[in-house]
Amino acid sequence: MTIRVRIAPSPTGNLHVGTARAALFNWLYARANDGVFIVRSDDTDLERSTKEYEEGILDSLRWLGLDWDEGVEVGGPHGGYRQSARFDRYREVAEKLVASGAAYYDDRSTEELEGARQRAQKEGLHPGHYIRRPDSQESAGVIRLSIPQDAPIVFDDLVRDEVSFEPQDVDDFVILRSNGVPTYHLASTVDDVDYGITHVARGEDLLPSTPKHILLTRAMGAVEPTYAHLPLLFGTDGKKLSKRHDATSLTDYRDAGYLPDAVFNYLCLLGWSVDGDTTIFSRDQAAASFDLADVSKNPAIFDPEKLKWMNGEYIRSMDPAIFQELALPFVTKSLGRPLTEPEVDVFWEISPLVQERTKLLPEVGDQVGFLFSEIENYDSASWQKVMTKDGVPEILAAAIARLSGVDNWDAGTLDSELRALLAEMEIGVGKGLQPMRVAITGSSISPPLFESMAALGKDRSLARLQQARDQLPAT
RNA sequence: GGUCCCGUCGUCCAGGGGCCUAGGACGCCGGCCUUUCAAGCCGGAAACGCCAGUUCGAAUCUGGUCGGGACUGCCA
Repeated sequence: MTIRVRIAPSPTGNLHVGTARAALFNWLYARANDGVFIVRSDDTDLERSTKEYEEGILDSLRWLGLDWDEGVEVGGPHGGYRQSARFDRYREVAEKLVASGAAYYDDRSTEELEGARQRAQKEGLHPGHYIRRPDSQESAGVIRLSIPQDAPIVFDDLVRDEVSFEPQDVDDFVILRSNGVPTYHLASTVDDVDYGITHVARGEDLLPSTPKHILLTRAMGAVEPTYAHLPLLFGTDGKKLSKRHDATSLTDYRDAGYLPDAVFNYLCLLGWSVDGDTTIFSRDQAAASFDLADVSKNPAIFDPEKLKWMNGEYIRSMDPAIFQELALPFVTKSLGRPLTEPEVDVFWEISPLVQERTKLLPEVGDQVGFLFSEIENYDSASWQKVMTKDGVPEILAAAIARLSGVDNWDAGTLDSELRALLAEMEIGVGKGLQPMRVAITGSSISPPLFESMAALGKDRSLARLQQARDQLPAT
């Protein structure tokens, strides 16, 4: 039997990291088992769903490196894979269920139901008890599924093992609203049946809805899929990932300069691992050993620090040419203008050194900014720490004098010239070079000095040494 | 309140009766390297929630307890 799995985002916002991880696990499971991965759009909420969100979500999925065999935009044997186009089908199912006696119309008011609920609670009855088939029935109102009370609902969850619910704890839930619009439970279940979904891997928040979905599926005369309820993702505060405190959408991470490979790798680690030792791995490696049954049961806290570290790992192991291509837009952004042709060459020259010390792409702009714009303000902490020391004016003046005569303006020559100079002056290399670094780059933290000067060029380097010298008191 | 789920370093993951004086990763601390910052290398602190029980032996099995979470809509 071919494994068929799906991810069914609602296009009411950007792709949430929790949904992204669920998508990733489904994709992995399909790829690990030569299965079919389906993307469908759960857009039953006509008010909040938009085409833009749908496109954004699909873009995010593709950005993550996921591809789908059937679904929205790629098509397949089941049409467009959008729930909004299938309302007739859902209504048809709901009415069939009424005809077969598995479901019923209910036109009681919410107040009426609320009163029943409170009375039931007072009597210590199970919450599910308060909503049951009324005696008199009109073909109006909502349609509810009637929960058979004869046996517990038991299922083998791939990650939770055996889970069971008592029927009296499940209420007769609404499947079709009074306005004819299906609820999530109906639409999702009908789609899973119609599309031949074999495994449903989704967030643990849906575990309490699972008995409803199973009963609905059985009422339709079908066999329920195998379920796998994934542990939830929390923010660093130990609470559910919230838009208020955390970056929750994948686009946030893309814009912040994270690499899709790193995000993919990191998300895999939240609830799963290749083995006890491997931390960095590719999509293929993950797909080769992935199994839903190996997913952990406990919720995971999303740790941005570790993601950042991992992003640095991926940046460092990246082909330098690709790094430049990816980093360039961030340089442009931080500079506020595009680089000129010669400037791009300069960037090329320095970029391997920047690559080693970058964790997030936008940092590149800060690191190379000194090459493309003049220094107007020195980093104040750096100036304070380095430039106010005794002997700094002399060091700068001596460096200017010495370097004026240098013709081969490359890192190697600068290295030997400046070391020789500092030796003559009997000044430590560390102490002597730092003032020049601040003069050249504006900060005590920068790419390597000699390479930076080489990239800047002789005239501009000397001018900057002079500029800094001029801001220091004369001696 | 009710139903259900979960409980190994601060965090993620490994370990599923003896191989555990509990392993790896991030972070943290210290050192080396070094022109700064990173990176790299070396080292360190750091956890089986608690109580019983089963057993020759429990992080691993059972019960209880405590803690955390999800759900409890004509949202999805």
